[in-house]
Amino acid sequence: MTPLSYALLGLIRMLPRSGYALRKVFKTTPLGNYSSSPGSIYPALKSLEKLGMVQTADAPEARGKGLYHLTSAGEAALGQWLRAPVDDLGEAMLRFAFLPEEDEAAIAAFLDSFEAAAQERATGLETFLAGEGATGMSSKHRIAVEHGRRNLEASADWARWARAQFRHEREKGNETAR
Amino acid sequence: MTPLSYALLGLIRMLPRSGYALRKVFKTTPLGNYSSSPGSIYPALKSLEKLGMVQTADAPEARGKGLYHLTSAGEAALGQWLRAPVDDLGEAMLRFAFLPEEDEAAIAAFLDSFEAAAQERATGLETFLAGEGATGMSSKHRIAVEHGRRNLEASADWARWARAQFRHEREKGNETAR
DNA sequence: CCAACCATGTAAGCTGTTACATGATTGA
DNA sequence: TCAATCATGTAACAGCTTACATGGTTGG
Repeated sequence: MTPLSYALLGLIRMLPRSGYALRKVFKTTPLGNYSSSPGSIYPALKSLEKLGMVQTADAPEARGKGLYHLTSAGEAALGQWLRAPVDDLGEAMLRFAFLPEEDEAAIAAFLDSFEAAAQERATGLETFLAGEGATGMSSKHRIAVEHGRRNLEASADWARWARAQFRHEREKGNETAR
Repeated sequence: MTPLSYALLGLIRMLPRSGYALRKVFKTTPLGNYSSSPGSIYPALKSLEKLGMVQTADAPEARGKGLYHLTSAGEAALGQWLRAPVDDLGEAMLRFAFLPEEDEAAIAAFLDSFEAAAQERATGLETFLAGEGATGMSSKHRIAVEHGRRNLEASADWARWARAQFRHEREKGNETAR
C-alpha cells in the first residue's frame, strides 16, 4: 500500500473508472505530482485487485474492459488511511483531497493534525537555527533553511485559512473558494 | 547521478569526510530530508568513486579509513549541476545550499530561475482553478490545490527575500539572517 | 566490563521510471 | 487513410529502505 495505491482507491471511490481513465486523471490534474504512467499504475491496480480492495465490473454499454470499483475491504483501508493522524506532510494533501466532504469531523481533525505537524516542524527548524548545530553555518545555509521554515509556516497558515473557508461555507450558502 | 550523489559531492567539496561523517550530517541537519542511511550512502559513494568523481585519501592522523575528497571531474559535475536552470523545485534547495558563497553571479542566477519557476507553477495552478478542468471540482478540492499555490508563492516570496538578504549583506557588514 | 559509538558494508524486497509492444476505434 | 487516442500491458533497470553482519575503540 503505497501513496499511489491510496490515490487510486480514492479516485475509484469517487467514481469507478478504467485503468486508462485513472491515468488520464494523473496526467490532467495537479494530482500528476503523485506519479503517473503505465509501469506503475497498472501493476498497482493489479496488486489492489489481488489484495481484494478493488474489483472489475464489466459495464454493459462501456466498450472498454471493466471499470474498477471498491470492495468493502478497499473502502475500509482507504478510510483508515484518510483518518490517521498526519505524519508525512507530503502525503497529507493527497489525503485531504480524498476525505469525504460530508465528514466534517474528519476534515476538522485533519486540519488540526496537519496544522500541528507543520507548526511543529517549523519551530523545529527555528530551534535548529537558533541553537547548537547552526553554529558554523554560513548565512546562505541559514537562508536555505529559512525556505523550509517559510513553506511549513505557509502550510500551517493554509490550515487555518481552510478552516475558515469551511466555516464560511457552512454558515452562508456557498461562495467560491479562494 | 541522483540528487543524493550531488549532495555527497557538495558535502565533500565543503570538507573532505568519511562515509560515516557524511551519514552523520544527514542525520543531524535538515539535509536529512534527502535520504540517509547505509544502504544508500555507501553504494552511492562507491559509484562516485567508480565514476572518478571522488577519491579516498588516507589521512595520517585520522584513525578511520580514508577521507573522500573531490576530483576535478567531481568538481566539474557538481558545478554543472549547481548552475543549471531550475527545473525540479524539490532539488532546488539542495542546489542552493551547495552553491559557493563567493559566486554571487551564480547565486543571483539561481534566485532568478527559482523565482520564475515557482511563479510559473503558481500561476499554472491559478489558471487550472479558473478555467476548464476545475469545473466539477468540489470546493474542498479547490482548497487542496490552493495549498499548492500558496506554497509556490511562498517559494517565490522567499527568492525575493533572499535576494534582499544578500543585498544587505553586501552593502553593510553582516547582520544575522532572518 | 558493558554500552555506546565509530565505521563499513551486504542482501532482500519494493516502487517507480523508461521504453517498448500491441491492437482497436474514431475523426479529419 | 493516417494520425490520434483508447486501452492494456511487459521488461530492464535504477534507487531506496530495512535489516542484518561485522569489528574496533572509548568512556564510565
